[in-house]
Amino acid sequence: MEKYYISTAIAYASGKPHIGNTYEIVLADAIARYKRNRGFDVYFQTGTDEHGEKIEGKAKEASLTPQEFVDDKAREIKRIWDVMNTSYDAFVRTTDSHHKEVVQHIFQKLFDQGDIYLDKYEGWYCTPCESFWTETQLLDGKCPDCGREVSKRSEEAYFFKLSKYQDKLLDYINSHPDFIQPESRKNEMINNFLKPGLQDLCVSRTTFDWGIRVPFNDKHIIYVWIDALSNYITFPGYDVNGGNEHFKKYWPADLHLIGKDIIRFHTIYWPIELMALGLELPKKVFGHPWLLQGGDKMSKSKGNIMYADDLVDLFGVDAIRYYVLHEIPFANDGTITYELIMERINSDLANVLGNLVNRTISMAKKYFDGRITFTSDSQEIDNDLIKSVNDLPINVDTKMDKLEIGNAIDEIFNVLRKSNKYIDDTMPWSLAKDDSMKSRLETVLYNLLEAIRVCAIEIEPFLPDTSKEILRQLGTDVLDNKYCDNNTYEVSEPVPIFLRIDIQKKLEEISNK
RNA sequence: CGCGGGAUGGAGCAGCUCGGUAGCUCGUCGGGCUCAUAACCCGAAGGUCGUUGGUUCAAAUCCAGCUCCCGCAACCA
Repeated sequence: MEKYYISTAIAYASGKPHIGNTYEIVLADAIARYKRNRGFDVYFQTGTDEHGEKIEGKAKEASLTPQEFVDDKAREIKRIWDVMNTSYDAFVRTTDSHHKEVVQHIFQKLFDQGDIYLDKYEGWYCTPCESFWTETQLLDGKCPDCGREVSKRSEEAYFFKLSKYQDKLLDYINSHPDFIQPESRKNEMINNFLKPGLQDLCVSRTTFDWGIRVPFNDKHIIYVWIDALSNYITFPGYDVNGGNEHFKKYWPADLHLIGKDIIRFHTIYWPIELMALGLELPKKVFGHPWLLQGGDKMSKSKGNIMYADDLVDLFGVDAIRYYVLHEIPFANDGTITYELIMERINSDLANVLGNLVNRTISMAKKYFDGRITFTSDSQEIDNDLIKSVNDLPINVDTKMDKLEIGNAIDEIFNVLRKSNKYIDDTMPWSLAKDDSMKSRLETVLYNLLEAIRVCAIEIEPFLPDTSKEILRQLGTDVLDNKYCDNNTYEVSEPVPIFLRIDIQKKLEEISNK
């Protein structure tokens, strides 16, 4: 069985993730489920990044030890991932002892082979803000935060020789055109970093304690680049001697799914670390766009944050999965508002999907007491529907291969729409009035049930609960994703899957909360 | 002249590689149907395709300039 290793970025365990952050795990889940359904042996890894100065500070504010603090945050993040019904195989945490040990070994190895060296980190320091700035970050030579004078400071730090590998990396990127997605991101990396030449990367800190120590110099903490990025190999089973069977089976990763804000780390620092370790590079890194609330980035200061668990309470998990998966384009940022969520639920989930299932099952129940078997009283018009059904999986494949999730979902909805039209064209209620049309009526309903069944199977990666519920109501457990002519349906009572929402009323409800 | 992406009916997008009646989803309006969740099906209105100029018999699509928006511009996770 072909393997497929997909990862999300590990979430920084400093606070509760909002719906924009949560989008990534849902997206990864949809891809992972899709691959499993297509017969791949999937390993799907997610987790939390738990070290660093910011967490150390936040823990102190909360009067907790950093470990207590991240235990709490990791629990919260995992809970939200579970609320979203995501099917990860491993939830990893960088405070894990095996991870810490392997990261130290990696650091040692890179040091021993001369890729990491000790030097001085120089920067501009703003004493009141307690922060370092680079030359280019300064505004008119002053602190960009507070506008005060800055002074030149230097501290001892370990550096990673990125420059040594830059040509090799550039070659790799050029010879693997799909490595960085979308393409505009690739251009940014090449033009902004690789072409001008890479600066060596500072990979240790002495300004805080909460992290993994440099094994041979305990004044230094291994910085996030080596610590967090290495999660993609340490948890699957890597060690500096090559790693276990699990690691050898799944590495290299097929897809690193990350936010567009951390593309640089994943397409420059991380591949170079892998090159230095003599490991293969991931096959693809996709920097997905963001979800904007209205037109704005979600932030605490704007007070416009939406959380996944609140949205699920309001609308249900599949409705929210549907919204984020369908509405966020491949390359551009998506928008989320309560109104838009409800418009989508009403027009797509309730009207097109829910109502189709409901009206079809109702007729099966009403005209045949729920029992429908294949009958061959077919007409030309049926072929068109059947062809759409049989073409669906391959059409979904085409979109999924390009990571165009929203378009893949559209393919399914096109078949659902076509099925609604098929009902109007064949007018089963009219056939039901004529006893001589009984077998024709059964054929029509059978075709509809098959169309719905295949759509339910194809929609599982995106709406897993809904898929299950549709198949339950249809009374079938046949999972062939093509039109079959040997099924028997014993449908159950029709229960609406998605109810229409009174948008005005719901908005008032929300604002009264 | 730092690099890159974008500007298409009320909203969100496709079309641009290989020029030739501007397409999809939602929304609005009208009609049909009654199996169904005031749903479903059909039809209509609505766009000088950011702007200026060029190439061409013909440009959303090719070329040049301009305007606006967005991303990136390295040690912040």
